[in-house]
Amino acid sequence: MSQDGVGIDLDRSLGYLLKEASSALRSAMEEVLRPLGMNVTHYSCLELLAQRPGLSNSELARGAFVTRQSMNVLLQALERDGYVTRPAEARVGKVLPTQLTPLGRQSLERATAAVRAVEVRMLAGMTETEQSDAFRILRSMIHSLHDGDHDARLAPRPSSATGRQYTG
Amino acid sequence: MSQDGVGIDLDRSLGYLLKEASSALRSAMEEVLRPLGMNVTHYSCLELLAQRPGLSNSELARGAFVTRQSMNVLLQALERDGYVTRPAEARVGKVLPTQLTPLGRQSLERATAAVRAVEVRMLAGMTETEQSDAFRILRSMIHSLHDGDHDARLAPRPSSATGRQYTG
DNA sequence: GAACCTATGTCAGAATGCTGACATGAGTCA
DNA sequence: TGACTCATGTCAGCATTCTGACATAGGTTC
Repeated sequence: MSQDGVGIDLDRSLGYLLKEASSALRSAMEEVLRPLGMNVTHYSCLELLAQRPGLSNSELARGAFVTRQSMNVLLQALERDGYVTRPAEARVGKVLPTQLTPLGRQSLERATAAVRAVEVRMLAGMTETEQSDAFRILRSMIHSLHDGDHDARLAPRPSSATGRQYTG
Repeated sequence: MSQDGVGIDLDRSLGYLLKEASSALRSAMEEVLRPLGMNVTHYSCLELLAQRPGLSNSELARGAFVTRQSMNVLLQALERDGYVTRPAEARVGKVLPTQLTPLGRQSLERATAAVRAVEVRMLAGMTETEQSDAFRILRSMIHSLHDGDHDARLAPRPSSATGRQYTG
């Protein structure tokens, strides 16, 4: 189990544990979303639009932690199936603000309930203090990781940026 | 930003923050591993083998949080390129214990250094107490999520299981 | 031994997300 | 105005991972 000091001890690595937690959360979410015909990215997109109507494709991509190319494929499907609408032409620049349709809002409702249950389950057994500790600690990790980007720019960083949006 | 109480407030959701942190960590790792011709799963596989020589395909899959089918594809490539070896036939059952070759070990060394730097960067600014808090809290989340599996079995759960290994 | 269940390795096909690339619109600066 | 930079939307191709399915090995129970 433990090792000779050469590698990274996975049993003691916070990075590994973070990945494990995230994997468990994703599995749990996929499990409850599948019966609703959604995956996590799909749900994230709808939830983002419910809270911030008019987000653009690129903004949604950053919020869902995928590339804008991936989000574009998803948005085209959601638009085709009537869950969201986008203007045919941009009013300013190239940005196409996206809106949830009533159908999309209705679809989101059930998904939100399912996801909320998963999140409640995840937080079971944690005190208020632990939850706020978790919040602060995760924020610290994110901040530190972004700070050290090798190709860091001095440009203002959009909220919830991951760096991935620069790859496309 | 905030909303009317209907959805999940992403700005206050620990699940969303967990996903953001994991995404940031993955991005940072991919960034340093790409110049070495590796991705995160690739690296995880080698690191697991360094610490627990002789792991089977399925065990590696669980440890790297992918399906055994995905790990199988990766192992075939690693074997073809001379990073790992597997016996042609199983000595017992169908399990094929995998071993790192000297080439694989050498390849892993540089990757480990790169990944270690990322992890150190992630933990920058966190006290010892915060790190042990983070450890305990993440473990709690993982435990709670697994406990609530809808298709939970009473079978002994392998260490670091995610539930995903049951999908194939 | 037979029935049953679980786990494993593997093949095949599909879904999902990524990288690369291009054109375009807006802002900055000289 | 023109050059430059940056962000956006989008197309095309590729990489990775997943789901579904099958045969098989080991263990358990009767």
